[in-house]
Amino acid sequence: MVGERMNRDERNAPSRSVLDLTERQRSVLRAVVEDYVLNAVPVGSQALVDRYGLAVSSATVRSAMAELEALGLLSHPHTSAGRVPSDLGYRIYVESLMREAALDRADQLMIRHQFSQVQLTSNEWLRLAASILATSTRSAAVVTPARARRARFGHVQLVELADQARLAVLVLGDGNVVQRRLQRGSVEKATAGETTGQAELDVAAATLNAELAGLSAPQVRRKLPKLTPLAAHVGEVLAQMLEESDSIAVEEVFTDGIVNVLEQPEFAGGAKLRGVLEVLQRSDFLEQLVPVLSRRGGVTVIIGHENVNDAMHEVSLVFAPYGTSDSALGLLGVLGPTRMPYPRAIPTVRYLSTLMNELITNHPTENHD
Amino acid sequence: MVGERMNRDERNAPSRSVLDLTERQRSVLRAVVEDYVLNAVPVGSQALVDRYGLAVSSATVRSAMAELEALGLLSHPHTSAGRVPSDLGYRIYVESLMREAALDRADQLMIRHQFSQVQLTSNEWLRLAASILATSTRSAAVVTPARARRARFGHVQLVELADQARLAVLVLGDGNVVQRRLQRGSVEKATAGETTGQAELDVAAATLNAELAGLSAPQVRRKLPKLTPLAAHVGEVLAQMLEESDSIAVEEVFTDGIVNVLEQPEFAGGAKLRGVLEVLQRSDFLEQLVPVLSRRGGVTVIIGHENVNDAMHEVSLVFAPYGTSDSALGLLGVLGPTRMPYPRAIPTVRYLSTLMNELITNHPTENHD
DNA sequence: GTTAGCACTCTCATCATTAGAGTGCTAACT
DNA sequence: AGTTAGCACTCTAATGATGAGAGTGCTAAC
Repeated sequence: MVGERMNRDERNAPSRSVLDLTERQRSVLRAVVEDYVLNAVPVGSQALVDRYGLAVSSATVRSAMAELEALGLLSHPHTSAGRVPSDLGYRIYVESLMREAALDRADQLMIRHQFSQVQLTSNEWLRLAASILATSTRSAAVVTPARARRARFGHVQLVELADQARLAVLVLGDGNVVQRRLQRGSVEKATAGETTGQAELDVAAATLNAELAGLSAPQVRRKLPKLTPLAAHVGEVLAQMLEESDSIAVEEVFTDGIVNVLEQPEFAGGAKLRGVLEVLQRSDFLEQLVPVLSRRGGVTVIIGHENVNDAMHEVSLVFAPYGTSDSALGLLGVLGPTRMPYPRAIPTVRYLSTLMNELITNHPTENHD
Repeated sequence: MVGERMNRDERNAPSRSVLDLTERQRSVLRAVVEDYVLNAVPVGSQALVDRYGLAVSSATVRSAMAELEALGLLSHPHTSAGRVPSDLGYRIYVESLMREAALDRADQLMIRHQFSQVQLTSNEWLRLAASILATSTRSAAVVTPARARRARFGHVQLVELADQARLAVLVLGDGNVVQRRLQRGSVEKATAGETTGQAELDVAAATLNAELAGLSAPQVRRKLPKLTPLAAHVGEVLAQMLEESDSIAVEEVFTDGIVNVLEQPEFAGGAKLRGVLEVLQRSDFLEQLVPVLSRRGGVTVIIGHENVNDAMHEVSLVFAPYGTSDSALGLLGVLGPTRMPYPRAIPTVRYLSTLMNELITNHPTENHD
């Protein structure tokens, strides 16, 4: 009776008791997590004693497990099954049990080497980063381009194409490039029907480059009335492009290794992942993550139900921002089952984030040609 | 005995006999394919009579099925199971049995409407096309950008970024834009250490634009010796960029709806799809498809083992080229199990290919703002 | 505090059995 | 000659019984 009451008390305030686990509880929890991550099978007391050098008997481990379960760190699929870590269990593990090592020197070199073999375009970098993350952690990887939080005008070029269409190519202050076709006829409409060829476009571009350098979308808008009709018309389009660049465009997010997750037993069939992928691709999910990650800095781990988004309750995210917070900011990380190899994923994400940092600020990659 | 011998003869020359199926055989094959596509369950003679208005008994259907099996159009998972179409069976179905309708007027309008709501950037178009294909056919969709088979120089712009890095933005003859960072220090090396600012870059760009307009990569290379060191250095990079644009870059291929395929019973678990996705993403698979598709024109269907690539033996492709063959050429289509809703997929792919054609040549999309 | 011992619970693999779906063949029918 | 009913036969898939094994929780002894 008394024992029962105590259990209940502990359950009501788990976060308190969790801080002062006994050394035994700590090593049992660690072993359970690591074994379950490896084998995806609920782990029992005997197996634990066998596989990890716990110098105690299975009965002792059992009682420790029972305590951990009362604390909400482990759970029980059914009476005669082994234990499985709860989200909170993983959290404790990540927070204070995991032996996290920096990435092997060899791994680091291998990754750097791969980057050195690739062309100096940021898209290639992103794709490669996603690919490396995915294969190295056996999870799904997500990498967004580094974008300034507030896009600024850099340089514009207006080109007349063969078929009378016009193209505006806008280089942003952070070096990213966006393009947009100008609607057929709209230019003529803006200039009251005057013919506009490449010459006129060049003049307009020169004006815009002189007037708008370094400005953000609203500032560009304020300048427009002072310009010629043609320049003003194009300027409006440019302002729109700047605005759109302030948010992450879905079509520029690189993902890789989704199959890795699909092959995990907990996602067999694929139906469970559908919601996850939809959230990832269609919504502003990643965008909401940017401020959170950049505020915290370094690697952020979000485990199962810790994620506010319902669809993400059965997966964990290990993400980090990259880029300088005052100019360009991007996101990279991995997504996998809560049963994720955190000690591998975290250093990998961390290393790749610092590497991408290097690449976008100074790009010391050698080009062998 | 005689009957047995006849069967064997027919088996040796199936492609011959296949052309003159009896009307009964034709409608049985059609019904088997359509039922199997719908239910993913081997279909028996009785079920066929029940569900489709065949004015004959199940015994008659059985004998027709046996004939079709002898011809290699149907197969038998085991003795007491129903029939399943073979790759060849699907081929006959697609070739001459399927009642293929053009896309509903309503569907067409719906699709057009979606395109009209999207910004005038080709990336958005591609993403949208993939999304529409995927949801409308419940298969995986693949869309590549339209690229000239032989990229030509259009217009170059050289920009000095804040952090001393330089960016080359190259507009191709077909209106596509590619960019590349210039390696730090390489410019200085090329000009023997002279300082080069935006002014020098502008001069070089003007030279290049004047000298290289309309040229292909090898032609550009031939011009280089006549240029200043700076322009020649940049020109070499531009030539490389032109060469790379001649092939489809993996990072620009848009896919969507992979989950659709994963939810199909034949791919439960995801392991089977791994090879397929790898082929799709890492190799030059799509690129090899371009000439094939553009030669044939219109929609091409590749069913199971018809695909030369081993990994693709359990899937079907329904693809079409788009773009004008002499300027820019792209690819779009769907990938799914051989048990694919061809009568839906084919018109959808066809319609989207003509629509993308329209969009890239003249882009009549209205912009509501 | 730790452990051996033990009763108990639950899963999972195995096996036999059975119902049912579907076939192929033959003989009768039109 | 083509079609059909009838029927024996085959194979799958579902069902249920059984037993081994894994794992637990508890208790009493160390």
